[in-house]
Amino acid sequence: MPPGLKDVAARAGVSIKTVSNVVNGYVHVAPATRARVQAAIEALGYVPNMAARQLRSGRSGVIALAVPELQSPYFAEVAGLIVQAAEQRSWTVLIDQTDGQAERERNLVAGLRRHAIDGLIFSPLALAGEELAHQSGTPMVLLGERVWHGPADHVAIDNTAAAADATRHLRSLGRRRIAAIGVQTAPSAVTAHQRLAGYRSVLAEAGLETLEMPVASFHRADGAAAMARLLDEGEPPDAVFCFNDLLALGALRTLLERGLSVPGDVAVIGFDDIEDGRFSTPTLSTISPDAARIAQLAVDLLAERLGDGPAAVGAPRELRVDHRLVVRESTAGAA
Amino acid sequence: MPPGLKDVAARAGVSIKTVSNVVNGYVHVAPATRARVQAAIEALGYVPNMAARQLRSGRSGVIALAVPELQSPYFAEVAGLIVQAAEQRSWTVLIDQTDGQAERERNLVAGLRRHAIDGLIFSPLALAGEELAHQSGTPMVLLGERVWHGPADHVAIDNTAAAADATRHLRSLGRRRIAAIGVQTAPSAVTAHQRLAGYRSVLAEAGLETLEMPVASFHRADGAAAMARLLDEGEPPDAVFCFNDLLALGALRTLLERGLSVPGDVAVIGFDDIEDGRFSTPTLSTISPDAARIAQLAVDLLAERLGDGPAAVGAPRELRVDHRLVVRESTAGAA
DNA sequence: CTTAAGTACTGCAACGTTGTATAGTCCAGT
DNA sequence: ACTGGACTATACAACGTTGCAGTACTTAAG
Repeated sequence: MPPGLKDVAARAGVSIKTVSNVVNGYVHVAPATRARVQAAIEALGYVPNMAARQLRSGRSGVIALAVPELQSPYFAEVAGLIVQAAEQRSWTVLIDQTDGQAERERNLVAGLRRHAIDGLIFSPLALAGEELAHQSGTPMVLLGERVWHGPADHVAIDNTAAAADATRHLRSLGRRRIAAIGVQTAPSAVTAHQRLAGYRSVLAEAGLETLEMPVASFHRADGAAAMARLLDEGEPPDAVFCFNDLLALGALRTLLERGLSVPGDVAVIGFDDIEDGRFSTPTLSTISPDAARIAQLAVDLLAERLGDGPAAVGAPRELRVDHRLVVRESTAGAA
Repeated sequence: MPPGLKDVAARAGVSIKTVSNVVNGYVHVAPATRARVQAAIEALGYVPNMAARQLRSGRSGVIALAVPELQSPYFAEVAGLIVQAAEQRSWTVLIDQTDGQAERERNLVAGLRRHAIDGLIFSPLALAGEELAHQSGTPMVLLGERVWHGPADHVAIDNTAAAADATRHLRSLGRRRIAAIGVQTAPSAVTAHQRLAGYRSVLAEAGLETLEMPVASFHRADGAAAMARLLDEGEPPDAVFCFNDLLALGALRTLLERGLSVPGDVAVIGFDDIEDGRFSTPTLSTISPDAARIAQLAVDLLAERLGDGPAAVGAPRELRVDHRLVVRESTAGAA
C-alpha cells in the first residue's frame, strides 16, 4: 500500500535504480532528473522501507540499550542521554528492560535480537564476569561496572574510588559511626561490591568499625527499611552512606519520620546525583557521575566498532569517566 | 555471516521451506524431520532474520511509544508498563523522545517511521487538535488527553474531574486561598487547560478567588520558582494544587526552605502519584491515575487495530480510565 | 579521427523469509 | 482395485532495496 521506489520511478518516468540513486544522494544524476524524482517523492509521500534496506545492507540503524528498569531515575537519565547521543548518528535506540532477570540478560548477550540491532549498550545487573563473555557477534558496550577483563568494551566511573570519596567526606565531618546501606552478597552485584570496598577501605584506614546493611534492591523502599532496621538494632549511626540516591531518599524519609535531624543527628550521602536529591528536604549530598559523558562515550565506542576503520577490531577498551562529590544539605552541617 | 534457513536446511538435509515450517510451528511435519531440523537449528544457533520477515509480512513486531521525556518519572513509569503489556503480545517497544518539540511530533504523526513500526502510542505535548489528525496509515493510540474528536483512538483519565477532586479536597480542609501551579497558555497545552478548568470550576462554585501561576514546563524547578513567586507577591496561599507531582515537589522544597510548614501553613497536592511523593517529607497527596490500566488499554486498543477482527476498522474510540485521590501528609493536617 | 575518461542512466541479482501451488505417499472407505 | 482425503515435503515467486555490471552518450586528449 505505501509507495515504493517502483511507484516513484513510474511517476517520474525513470528507472527504479535512478530513484534509489537520488534518495541516496548519488552524485551523477542530472539536475533535471533529480528534480523530477524529488517531485514524485514529495507527491507520493515516499518513505524508504527500512526492512528492505536492512535486508540488503545487514544494518538496521537501531541499537539496543538494556537497562534493569526505566523507573529508576538514574537509568532513565542515562537512557535519555544515550538516545540523544545516538540521534547525532541518526541511530534509533531500542530500550530493553531486563528487570534484573538473569535469563533476560543472558538472552541479550547471546544475541536474541542480533538481526534487529547493530549494537548493544548493556548495563548488567544479574550477570557478571564470564557470563558476559558469551559474545554473539553483535558489538557490545558495557555500562557501569568494571568487569573482569572481558571481551567487551566498557565505560564506567571508578566505583570504589567514588565510594571512598563519599565515605571520606562523612569522616571529614567528624562522624565516627558510619553505616553503609546497599550491601548485596550475590556474586553478580558488582556495583554493590565495589562501593562496599571503597567504604571499607576508608573506615579501615580510620580504624573505625563498619556497619553494613544489606538490601534486596536499590529502591527507596529498601533504603527506608534498611534505615529502620539500623535504628531499631543497637546504637544508631551518626552518618550513612547509601549506595545510590534512591536508597538515600528512602533512608532520609525514615530518619525524618522518626523525628531525627539530618544532618544534625545523622548525615546522609547518596550516589548518582538524580534530580530528586536536588529538591528533597534536606537536599541530598551525593556522588555525581558524569552521565552525559558516559552516554557519549558508550555511543562513540559502539560507533567505532561499527565503523570500517581499524578500531573496529581492536582489543576491548575500558574507559574511565570522572565523578565528583556534591555536598548539599544532608551533610552540610556540623555534628 | 549468521546462519539462515538455507544453512539449517543444508545441515538437516531438508528444503528451506521445511525449516521455515518447523520454525513457525506448522503442524504437518514428521516428528523425525522436526527433530533433525531442531537439532540443526540448535547447532548453528539460528535466529530468524526479522528484517526479512518484516519485508515479507509488512509487520515488524515493533510499536513505537512517543513521550515528551523519559526523565519525567510519570512517563518513565508509563513506558515501563507499556513495555510489559507489549511483551505479552511479544511486541517490542521503540521509545521516541519528542522533548515536546512540535516538529518531532509532526514527523511521527506524519509517519516518519511508518515502515519500522506497526503502531504508535503517542503522548502529545506540542500538538493538539487537528494537527493530530494528519494520519499516516499507521494505527495510533493517543495517551493522556482528551483530544478533539479526532481520527485516533484515545485513552485518558478525566483530567478536569480529577483536578476538581484535588481542588475540592483542599476546600474540604477549610482552605480559602487556594493557588494553582502549572498554568500554560499555549493552545496545545491541553493537560494544563483541562486541569485549570477543574480547578476554576470548584473555586467558582465556592465563590473563591483563583490564584493562577504559569510555568514554562512541568519540572521540579518550575514548581519551585512558581512557589517562590507566589510567596513573594502579595498574600501567600494556604493551599496549592500543582498540576503534576514534579511541580508539587518543587513547590514543597521552596516552602520548607522558607521555613513554612506543610500542611500547617500551606497544604500541597500534586497529580500523577509518582514514587517520589511517597517518600518525600512530608509525603505528597496526589491524584493517582490508574497507569497500569492506561498502559494495558493502550496496547489492547492497538492490538485491535492491528488484528484482522472487525474492530480493526471501526470508528475511533475514547476510553476513560479511573483515577483516585490519595491523601498523604502534605494535606493531612488541619489548617 | 580515434581513444580514453567521464557522465547519465538502466537491468539484473541477491539479501532471508513465507504464501501458494504442487506432487508424492499412505491409508480408509467404498 | 479405485477414489478421496490427510499427511509430508518441495519449488517458485515475491516483498523493496542496493551493489555490480553494463549501455549509450558526451567531452577532452592524443
